[in-house]
Amino acid sequence: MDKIPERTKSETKTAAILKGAMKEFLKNGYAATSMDKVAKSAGVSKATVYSHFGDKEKLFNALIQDLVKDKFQTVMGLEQPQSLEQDPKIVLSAIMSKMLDNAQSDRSFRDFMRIIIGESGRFPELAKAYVANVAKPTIEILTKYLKSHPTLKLEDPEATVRVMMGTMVYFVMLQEMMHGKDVVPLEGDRVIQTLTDLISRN
Amino acid sequence: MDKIPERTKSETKTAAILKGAMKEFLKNGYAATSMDKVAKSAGVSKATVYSHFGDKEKLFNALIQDLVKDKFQTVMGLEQPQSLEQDPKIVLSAIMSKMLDNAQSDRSFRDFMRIIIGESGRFPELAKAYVANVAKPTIEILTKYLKSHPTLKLEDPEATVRVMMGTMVYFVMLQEMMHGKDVVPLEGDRVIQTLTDLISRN
DNA sequence: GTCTATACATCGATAGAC
DNA sequence: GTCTATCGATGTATAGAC
Repeated sequence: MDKIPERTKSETKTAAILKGAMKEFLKNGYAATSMDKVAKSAGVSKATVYSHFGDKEKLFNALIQDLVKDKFQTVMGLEQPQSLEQDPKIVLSAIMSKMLDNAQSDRSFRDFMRIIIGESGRFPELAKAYVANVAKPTIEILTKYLKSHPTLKLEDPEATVRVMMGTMVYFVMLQEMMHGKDVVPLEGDRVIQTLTDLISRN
Repeated sequence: MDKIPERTKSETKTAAILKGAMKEFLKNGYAATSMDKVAKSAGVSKATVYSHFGDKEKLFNALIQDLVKDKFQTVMGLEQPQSLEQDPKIVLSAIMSKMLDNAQSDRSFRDFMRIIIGESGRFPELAKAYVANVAKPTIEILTKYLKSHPTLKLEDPEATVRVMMGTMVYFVMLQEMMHGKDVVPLEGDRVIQTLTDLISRN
């Protein structure tokens, strides 16, 4: 019996559809992406897309949940226990530099953030999934670090983490996503430096 | 001659169309909003919408530019010369509390931010208009205050303003727009307090 | 399971009467 | 200027052959 090849074949199509859906949804958004575009981009017929995912909304949900899972893996991969002996200035600015590099080099990451925010009104469950599986773990990892470090005596580590993340997210959003680079130029290093100094009190 | 009544009538229709367009575009986004919806919501025929604005893209551009102009007025209204004698802690936390209240009470403001970000890939000029006419003036007003205050000795006021705005924007975005209130609850006052302490160094 | 062909609704945009 | 009626294109979704 060739049940295994059949299943493998099917999973290959599923993956191809998700790949095509990712390309199109991230590029055009939900409403402007047609199932024809997805099918074409995936190299399958439209009927195959429907037989695998039911309808457009289910496909979109499946794709975003997939991407959220992917970002979760990325976040968890960064939880190498931060050395508590190192100067927090160095550790913090290294973390934020990495965040910045990622966001600036990965165009599909910015498209992903755009769609999560842009569709958060019509797809609240997807935004919640992002918060629960990406933002929350990131916040917790950073909070744990700020709390456990011996020389950092912060009054409110949880709130301080929001300051850190907000600063970085807003910077990327304004400069890169909203094309503010030319209108309100600013060096990312200055923001990181300022934030680090504020938190570790020079 | 009744030229004036005619023009008035025409301007009334234009305003009605923009009002209907605002309601529909903010609710559904660009692609999911049909010209039929706009016409119905405005109480006019579809042909009238086209005769006033040419096509869908021009209507969307006109509407967003209108809203940007409106937010610009709001920002400029807040430029009452901040007293330099008052404790910056009080001034800063008052400013941020006001920002927070606005964002939390005004639902259409959050819809506006959502659409600016969500469409910033396909309508970069609109995002740029927002940055130039809303974000930039806000940044400049706050920078001017931080620079001119006698007891605040900040190394980099421009970058510090980004920290402030990023913190507030990210907080509203995560808690309200992305429905994080239940998943990652946090009191807004704690964030404001923390930020104020960091900047004015307790 | 996957395809082609197609049903049926809705889209953006316009013609023509008034 | 504003309307009704309608065009052709395109949308989601499915039927039926293989």
